[in-house]
Amino acid sequence: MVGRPREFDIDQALNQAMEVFWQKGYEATSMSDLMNATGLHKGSIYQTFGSKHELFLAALNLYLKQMHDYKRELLTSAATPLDGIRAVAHGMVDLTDCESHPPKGCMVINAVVELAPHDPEVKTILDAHMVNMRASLADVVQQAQEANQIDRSKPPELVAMLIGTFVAGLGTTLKGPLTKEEAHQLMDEQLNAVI
Amino acid sequence: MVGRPREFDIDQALNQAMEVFWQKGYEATSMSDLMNATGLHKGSIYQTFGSKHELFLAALNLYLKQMHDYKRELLTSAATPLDGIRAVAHGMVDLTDCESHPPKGCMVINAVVELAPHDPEVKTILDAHMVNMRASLADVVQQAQEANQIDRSKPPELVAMLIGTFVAGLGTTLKGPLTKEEAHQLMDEQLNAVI
DNA sequence: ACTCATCTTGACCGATCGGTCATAAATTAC
DNA sequence: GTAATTTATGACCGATCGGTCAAGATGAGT
Repeated sequence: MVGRPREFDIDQALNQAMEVFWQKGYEATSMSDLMNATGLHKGSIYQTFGSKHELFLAALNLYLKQMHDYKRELLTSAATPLDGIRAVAHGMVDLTDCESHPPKGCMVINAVVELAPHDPEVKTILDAHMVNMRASLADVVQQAQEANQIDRSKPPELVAMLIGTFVAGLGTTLKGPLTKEEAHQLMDEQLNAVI
Repeated sequence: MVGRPREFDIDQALNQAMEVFWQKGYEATSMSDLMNATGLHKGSIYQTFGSKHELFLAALNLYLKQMHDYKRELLTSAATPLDGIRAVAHGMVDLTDCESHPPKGCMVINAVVELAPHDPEVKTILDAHMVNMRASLADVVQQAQEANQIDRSKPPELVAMLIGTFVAGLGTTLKGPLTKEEAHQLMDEQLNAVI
């Protein structure tokens, strides 16, 4: 590569930008917030990522990729389909931050609520992600049904929606006075109720 | 009252401001948005409501009051405790707007996600509201249990949390591709699962 | 050593942000 | 009619917004 070498790590900067967007949301995050978080000069950010909006999309996609990879890891390392259901459900709760101060919650939920209605690009990305997550969950639910590990009376897609919607609810409830331990207990109760 | 009479209706202006905050959130709503929505001059808004933040608090409290009144009406007109549970659960779904373009969702969920972590006043108000809603729901769940209308194995507070968390989840899920009818079907399934 | 491509930096841009204020207009009290 | 009080209005405020750009710095290729 010819020219002056870049003095920072793009992935590291993107991770730091993601943290800020995750914590503060899109509108409330200013360029100077992003400069402070990444340690980069404004010009470097624009040169590398194009705009605040493109940087947000990149940060969101990074978050989604981490979520996706984590989910796959949980599913592949689960001994049985039922374990897979439990692992994914509780894993999604674990990805929801409620221990930072202030709590960051789940970046997907945050983005759905703040941006999806007004930002077509974000909405497209998030809709696809939700469909994908539900499909993965429905898959493993179907496997658990076929293995006679759980009740077979509900369609797998319905069970996936019941669990997914509950996870989304925890993503907002965890911004109030609810500990992660209580959230996991609630998740257990929800799983016992729907499968 | 001495002096020039006010030329607008405060309640009407507050309702219009509430609509804008509900639709766009706090940060994305500018004073000029509020001026357009209310038809008021900037000075009148400040004279009447004090600041953008105070106006938001007033709008949020108005929303909470409408929610509270609606919930009470549903509960008092329900024939049985079980009907009350169903009415409140589905009523909360009905209050979630998914038919406007763009959908506004539930202002409580929107405010929890966007503001609660960073705005102590908003968090205090919303925490109290969530506690209140869960307590009302737990009350009627307990009544339904005592009337032997529903399963008595779960503590009423737990059932209220399972339903309330699911409602919160629908509040975000309804910003994606989900119709109100589907949301009510899901709510029915959730109720069948937990009670 | 010199060119060229790239990155870094700070100055700078117009627009918009939330908010203030002096003045004009409208009403009641006297 | 006039004084007192309140509201309505537009001009104005400093700060910050997201974004641009030219100049300097730093390397690789020749």
